[in-house]
Amino acid sequence: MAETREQIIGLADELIRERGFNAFSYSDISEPLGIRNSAVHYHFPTKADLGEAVVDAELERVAGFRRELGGLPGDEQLKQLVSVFYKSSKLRLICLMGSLTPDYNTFEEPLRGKVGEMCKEVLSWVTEALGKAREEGRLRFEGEARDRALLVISSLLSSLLLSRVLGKETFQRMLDQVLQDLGAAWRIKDI
Amino acid sequence: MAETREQIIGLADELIRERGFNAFSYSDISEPLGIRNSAVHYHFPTKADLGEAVVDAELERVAGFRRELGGLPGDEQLKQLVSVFYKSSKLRLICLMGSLTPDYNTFEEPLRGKVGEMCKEVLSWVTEALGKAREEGRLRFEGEARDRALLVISSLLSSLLLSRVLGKETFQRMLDQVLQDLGAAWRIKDI
DNA sequence: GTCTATATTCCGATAGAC
DNA sequence: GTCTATCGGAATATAGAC
Repeated sequence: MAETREQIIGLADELIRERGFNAFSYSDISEPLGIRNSAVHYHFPTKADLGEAVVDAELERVAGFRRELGGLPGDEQLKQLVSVFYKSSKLRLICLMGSLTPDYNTFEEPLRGKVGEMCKEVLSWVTEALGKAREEGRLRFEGEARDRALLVISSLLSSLLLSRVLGKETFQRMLDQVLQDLGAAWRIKDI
Repeated sequence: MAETREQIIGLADELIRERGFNAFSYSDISEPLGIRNSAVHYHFPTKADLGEAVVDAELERVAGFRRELGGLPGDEQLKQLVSVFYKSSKLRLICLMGSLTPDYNTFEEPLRGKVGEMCKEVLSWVTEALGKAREEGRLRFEGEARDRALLVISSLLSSLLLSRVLGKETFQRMLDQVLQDLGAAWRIKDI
């Protein structure tokens, strides 16, 4: 099936976010899908190839969000992004940035470059959304939009990591504080 | 040597923060130290035992900081903590929280518990320092000190992760913004 | 595209001598 | 405490049949 390829990518994405890139194996992919090790290698000759495909899929998702949501007020765009992370927190999955950047030094090109692209693309989106929201008077913050975006992304990324250890409620406590600081009109409960 | 044990712990700490717990091997430890695989196993029968020892050492370092710095103003305690992270950023090493929480699901007890202790201990310290600093009128922020501490830790942790991908200067940009938000009297350049 | 079968390498871990 | 030697297993990856 051509669909097998997509199933592999989806499962790899989940495994990376549950246990980390270096902690899952080809059998973690093949067994649940009822196929063999070698069938996975047919689609993705090396593990790095599979990693690249997972990151590419994320890049496409982000591009899709920007296309779909670009017309919304900046804080509404942020709301959608926070919503994605909120769902992850409930599943106890971390995000690809939080999973792949710690392992960055174990990767080679071109996977490293792909991880960099992904982070820059998310940063670009959040920077744009925050800048727009401030212009619209819907959010308020000091400093450059890019620096604020780094801190917002930081909170989203870390809240998933810390929620694992400190408890699920950590996500809401952290994000509600961020939203209060930004003067947002909504909170996690409104998502 | 009784010193060998400490050298192993120190090297393991560095490897965990450079490449991640699941990406280093016993030979990464034994070769640089000029000993054999089995000598490492003598000191730490399993890899999880070694992980626990690394986290225990970190717990002692944090306890030491709290003992030594407890009398200082809250923002001065924060300055010392930020200084530790600043040095890591220059070495392109992440922190143990940023390295071990993504791998948390691959650990078993008692390593999981140790990682939890470590995060809670850091959180307790930062909460105390921020609360004290606000009472002293040396920092200002909204909300509970614990929630603010979560965001400060988040910024420190994430800045090391993102610096790898976006460049070393990311640390300074993020932390200076955090310090401005807190109304701190100092910046990264003052460290 | 998926299979069987296997090559290769590496890893964590242990036994027993010194 | 460290060594030599080795075990058992798992991991990534490939060759060739179907």
